[in-house]
Amino acid sequence: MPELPEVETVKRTLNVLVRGKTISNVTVLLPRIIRLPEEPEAFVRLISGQTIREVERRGKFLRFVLDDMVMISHLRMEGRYGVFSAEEPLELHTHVIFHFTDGTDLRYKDVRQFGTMHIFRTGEEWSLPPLHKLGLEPLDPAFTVDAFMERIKGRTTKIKPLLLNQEVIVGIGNIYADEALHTAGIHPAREASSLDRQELKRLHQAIVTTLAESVEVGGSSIKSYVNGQGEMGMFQHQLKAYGRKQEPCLTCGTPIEKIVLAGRGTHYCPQCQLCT
DNA sequence: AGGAAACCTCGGCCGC
DNA sequence: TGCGGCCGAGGTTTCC
Repeated sequence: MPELPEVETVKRTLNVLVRGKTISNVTVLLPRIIRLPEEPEAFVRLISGQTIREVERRGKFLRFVLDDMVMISHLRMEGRYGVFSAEEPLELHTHVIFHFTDGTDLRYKDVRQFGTMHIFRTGEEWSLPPLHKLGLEPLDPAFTVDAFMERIKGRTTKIKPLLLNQEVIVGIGNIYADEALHTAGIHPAREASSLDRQELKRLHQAIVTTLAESVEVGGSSIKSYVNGQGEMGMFQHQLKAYGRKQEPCLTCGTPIEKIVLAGRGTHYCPQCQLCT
């Protein structure tokens, strides 16, 4: 499901809903979700009694800052958080429940069971998986054209798979990769190192504006995505390439094509995004 | 370095 | 119209 704009939206929502709440206990219904510590009992013990001080985001990861621990949570494809009264019946596919002292729950739901949670002592998370090798944060001022070029220089892979590589730049997934490349007028299968400075500048700009505009409207709601308050994002109505197979390009009217690139469905305009 | 498979379940689509 | 089966889905890791 969620790429940078969706995770950013979830982060903002969680800060409204659970910041300041104290965890009294945790119920782990699907141990596979908990990756660190290895024993779910240890996870429960470490986190019980801690207060959520802040929820932050790094790439597509949520970072729950507690008293002296942090919990790193990745939603993968379909993970979702929701706040409920403790008496409400559990929805299907609820895997982890954080019980608060005020009688409410933060519940993690994930149909495909791909999501992950890690706990670290505050500060130790940056030098260990899964955060230790993350790339540039695209909405950070440090994401300049030069920094972007530096990361891309000499890479022989195709530009779309490179945009999806979280060690290069974080937060871009299949939707926003297709959107940014369409906006920049660059074919997704172009060899990364073949892009000239002007093209890289356009792509850099397209990445920043696409992600920022989506954050502005609460992300994209495709399939079941909703934020922690059950609200839908609106950016899906502004998509120009993703999911528009055979529909006319909004720029030139040519039907959008869908191909498979590095195993991912890839949408592009064969007229606006030439391969050379 | 880069591609493919694997991790899961569900929903959509095709064909009988 | 109804149902079984195949395919693909927004991510990441691991294994060639």
